[in-house]
Amino acid sequence: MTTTGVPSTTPGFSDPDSSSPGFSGPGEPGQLGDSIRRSGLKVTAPRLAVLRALDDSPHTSAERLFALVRIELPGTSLQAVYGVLAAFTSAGLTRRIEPSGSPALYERRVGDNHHHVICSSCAAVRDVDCAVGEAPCLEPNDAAGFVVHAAEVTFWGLCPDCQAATA
Amino acid sequence: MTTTGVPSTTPGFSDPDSSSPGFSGPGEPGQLGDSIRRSGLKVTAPRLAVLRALDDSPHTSAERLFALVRIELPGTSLQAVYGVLAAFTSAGLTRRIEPSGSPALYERRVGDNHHHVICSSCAAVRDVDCAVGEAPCLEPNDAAGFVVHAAEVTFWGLCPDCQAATA
DNA sequence: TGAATTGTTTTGAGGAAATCAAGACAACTG
DNA sequence: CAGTTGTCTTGATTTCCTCAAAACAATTCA
Repeated sequence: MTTTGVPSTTPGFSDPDSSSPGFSGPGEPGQLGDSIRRSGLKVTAPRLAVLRALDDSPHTSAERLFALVRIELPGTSLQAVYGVLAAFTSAGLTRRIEPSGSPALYERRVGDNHHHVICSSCAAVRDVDCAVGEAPCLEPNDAAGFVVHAAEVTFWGLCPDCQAATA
Repeated sequence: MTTTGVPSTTPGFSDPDSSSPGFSGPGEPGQLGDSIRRSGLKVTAPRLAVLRALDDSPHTSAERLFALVRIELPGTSLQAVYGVLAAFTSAGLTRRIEPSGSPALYERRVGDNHHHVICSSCAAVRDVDCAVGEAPCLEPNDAAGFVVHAAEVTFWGLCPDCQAATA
């Protein structure tokens, strides 16, 4: 029951927490539980399930996470997933991105300034460590007097699969 | 799957014209009407009104454009505005951006690869001609095998007014 | 260990943004 | 000026997300 047979498209990133798949009750140790506790949040089954699903499938919508979570935790409500994600995101445990034309996606990779490349055809998402220099675009020539504190870069293109399908 | 929100690469950006405020009927000449006709679209009162409103207020939502249009054209429906914007955007006459936490915004400035800086506090939007080199970030080191054809950059910060209000 | 406290989840309603569909209507063509 | 084609109006619908109240569970403290 470690893996749920989820259509995973997991790229390189993963937490060095591979085991402890089941929820063994309150006081649950394990690295997932610890990271939740460390953020000042209570450890619950829905939260562990969402975090585990996000490890398997980064860049995933609330609705899809809901479907994944329900496989192992059928009683979970969609609103619970939204609640978990809101709590995680405001605690800095997850990051939320909102690509054009897509519902919000969530990822566990936080705290580094990475960006995303999205397939215009199939909406696949991959992480991109931004290229030029160290923080490209973070210093626009003329920001109209704004004090800039973040830059968000989204690349649009064709993923390898869709390139092959087109050719 | 649509490609909604992907930055348009359509050339043909026409300079804003401030004159010809009224709609004088079919066959309406004027620069606004011309640019609509040149895009292969019929010239109608709602379309002229939307285009004019976008000249006055760039980076504006459909709902707000609806309010603006209704001032001079009270019979116009919200769906008409959505229709006009969809037609304009797919014809390359306008560009649609979707900042996180905001409804879609539309602008007439198309065909150049410019970006945006948005105030985290008041949501004000300004154009930014991206800085480093000519097309920064357009060549990520490792795009996971994607063929990248567009890069979208959003800067987040504090606008001059909100800086003053904070100080 | 067991009750108190606090935070989380469930349940149900609701709202904002955008889309779809059918018929009425207006702009361009010849 | 009539025909053709595309646009607009009207109304319903979908998707994504939030709010609120009450049931409930995780942690804390006696």
